[in-house]
Amino acid sequence: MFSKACEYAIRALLFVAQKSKDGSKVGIKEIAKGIDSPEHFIAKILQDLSRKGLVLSQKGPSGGFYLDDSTLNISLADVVRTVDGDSIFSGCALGLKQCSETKPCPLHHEFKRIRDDISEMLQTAKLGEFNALLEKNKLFLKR
Amino acid sequence: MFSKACEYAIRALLFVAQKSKDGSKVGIKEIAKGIDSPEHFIAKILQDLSRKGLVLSQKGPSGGFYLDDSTLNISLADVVRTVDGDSIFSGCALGLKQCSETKPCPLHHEFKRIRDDISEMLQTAKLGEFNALLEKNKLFLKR
DNA sequence: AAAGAAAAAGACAAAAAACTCTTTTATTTG
DNA sequence: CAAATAAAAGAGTTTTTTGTCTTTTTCTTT
Ligand code: FES
Ligand code: FES
Repeated sequence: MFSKACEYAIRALLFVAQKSKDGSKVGIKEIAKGIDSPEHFIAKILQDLSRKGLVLSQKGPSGGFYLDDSTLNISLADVVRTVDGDSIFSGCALGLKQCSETKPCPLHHEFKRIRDDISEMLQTAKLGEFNALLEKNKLFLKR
Repeated sequence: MFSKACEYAIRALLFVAQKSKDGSKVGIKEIAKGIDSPEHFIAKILQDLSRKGLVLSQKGPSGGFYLDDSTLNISLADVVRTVDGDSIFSGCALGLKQCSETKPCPLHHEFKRIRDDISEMLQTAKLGEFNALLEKNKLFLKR
């Protein structure tokens, strides 16, 4: 469904979101532990997301990654699009070069609905909205 | 969503299904052209599917791949499971080692519905059921 | 200003996926 | 039987994805 990089990205940002609640910043090592991902790999991914403005960062002592009110409102759809491109939002289920109504693949009509459901799920979900449930251990980012 | 191998597999089997309607067999080259896929790659994939009984084959002149009444009734779910395993049917959207109700990831509750929709779509779709629409050019397997 | 901390950058390495090429084996047909 | 045909098998290659390691830059704190 998503690439590994994208899965890590989402989990990392949700982790950062949670920790950012009280304005504090999180280091790479803590993030990697918190979401059970390879440290250097998630570092790369976050560098990318940082360059593209989906997460904020600060170097030096007491630095780290964090989100502000604006970035806490970013949708998972934005994250997915940034990391994986928009194939999941508009690509053909059977790999035709381009999904189209006029030359549909055998799964097109059924798949369209599913794809739209995925889009809506991702568009609706915002980085900041899971903090409470994560805090209460009703939701998990690893294992 | 699916691996390239799996996309090709589905398209190839639907192509073979269509051509098998009147009991004839299709060679690899015709299949590759018919679904616009790398010839040797789809050959490998079909060898696999053949070994596992999802498609029938015959060597020698006038040989090729074909489906009989029994295999025409195989579901796309079977094909996907054979090629890609069952991660799409039961895996976690965010890559947790195991999707579970008791330790759900943030997307779990929404994603479960989507995953089930996908399962149903694939379980319902049988290899033989698209022949008529493919014949009439209402459905396509390439471009 | 100096030291230390932490992200950024860059260069590799390993593994998996996608794709290619060659040889072998089985089957049909003349 | 001989020749031709077509899948099966096996052994690569290339590309992409995933993951690691080292160095550099920037910032904070003392
Ligand atoms: S053409 Fe395949 S999903 Fe639309
Ligand atoms: S735990 Fe992630 S989808 Fe079920």
